[in-house]
Amino acid sequence: MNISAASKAAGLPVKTVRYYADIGLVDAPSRSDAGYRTYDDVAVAKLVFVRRSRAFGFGIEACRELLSLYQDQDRTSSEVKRIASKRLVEIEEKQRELQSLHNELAHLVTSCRGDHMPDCPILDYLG
Amino acid sequence: MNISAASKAAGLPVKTVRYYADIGLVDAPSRSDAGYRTYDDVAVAKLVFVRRSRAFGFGIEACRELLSLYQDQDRTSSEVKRIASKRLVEIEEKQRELQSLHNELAHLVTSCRGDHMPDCPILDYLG
DNA sequence: TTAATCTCTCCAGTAACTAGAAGGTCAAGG
DNA sequence: CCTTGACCTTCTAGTTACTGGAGAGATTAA
Repeated sequence: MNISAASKAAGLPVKTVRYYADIGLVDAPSRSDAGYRTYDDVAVAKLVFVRRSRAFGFGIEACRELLSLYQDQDRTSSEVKRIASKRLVEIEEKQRELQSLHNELAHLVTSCRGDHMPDCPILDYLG
Repeated sequence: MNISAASKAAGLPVKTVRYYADIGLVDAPSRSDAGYRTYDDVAVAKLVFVRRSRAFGFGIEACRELLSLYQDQDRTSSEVKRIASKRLVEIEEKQRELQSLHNELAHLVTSCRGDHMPDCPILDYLG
């Protein structure tokens, strides 16, 4: 499999596939005589794993740990759970933050008449 | 006022105050004989305006527009409301995204026993 | 053969700062 | 007067996770 086939199979852009190997998140692929990267199903599976992890918002370093645990027969599920719980807390933190922003901004937007006059509670609040 | 006094008054790091002038978000401050930046209350008020706008998650370009409207006597509140509504939609989009992530991840975390065994539904899901 | 499509590497840019280095300035204390 | 420490300056580079593009080589189909 060349890189474009692997990228389609993994659901990631070609550039991203190269990038993940550049930073050592996944193994550097073997090369053809011409220097083309070649991928097998195992390599693609790891890329998919990373894509799904990233979709949960895990950072690259967390993906590195997760991928490492994934391939480690001697792992414990508590290690995985710790990483995932950490991410869950981050998500909850972000949710609270957004909720508070939403409340305030929605209130301001509602109270702004949005007409041709310059008076605006949004600007009043910011200034 | 030198930059550190202005930064305290505005509630922004010194580096950020310099940065905002560098990118032209706020006016370049006047300079003392020694080349020190000097700020007055008007300049600080604009910095505060930007800080509050940024706290709502408005990007630098949106802050630029808002600040410009703030200083424009001939503005209409509809212009302001349009920008704020756009941000509100972004926030709501992000909220939905986080909610969906949270649902999925919370479910996985709950179903993971988190013990010394390698079996883990989180890794099963990612792989 | 030729044109289209891959692929390669390397450099630069994104958002919004932040850190740090090297060096000039200012105010207070001795 | 001198020094010390806090402050200020500019400049470069790093952060996160990619993304875009240039220039050049490889492969494939017609």
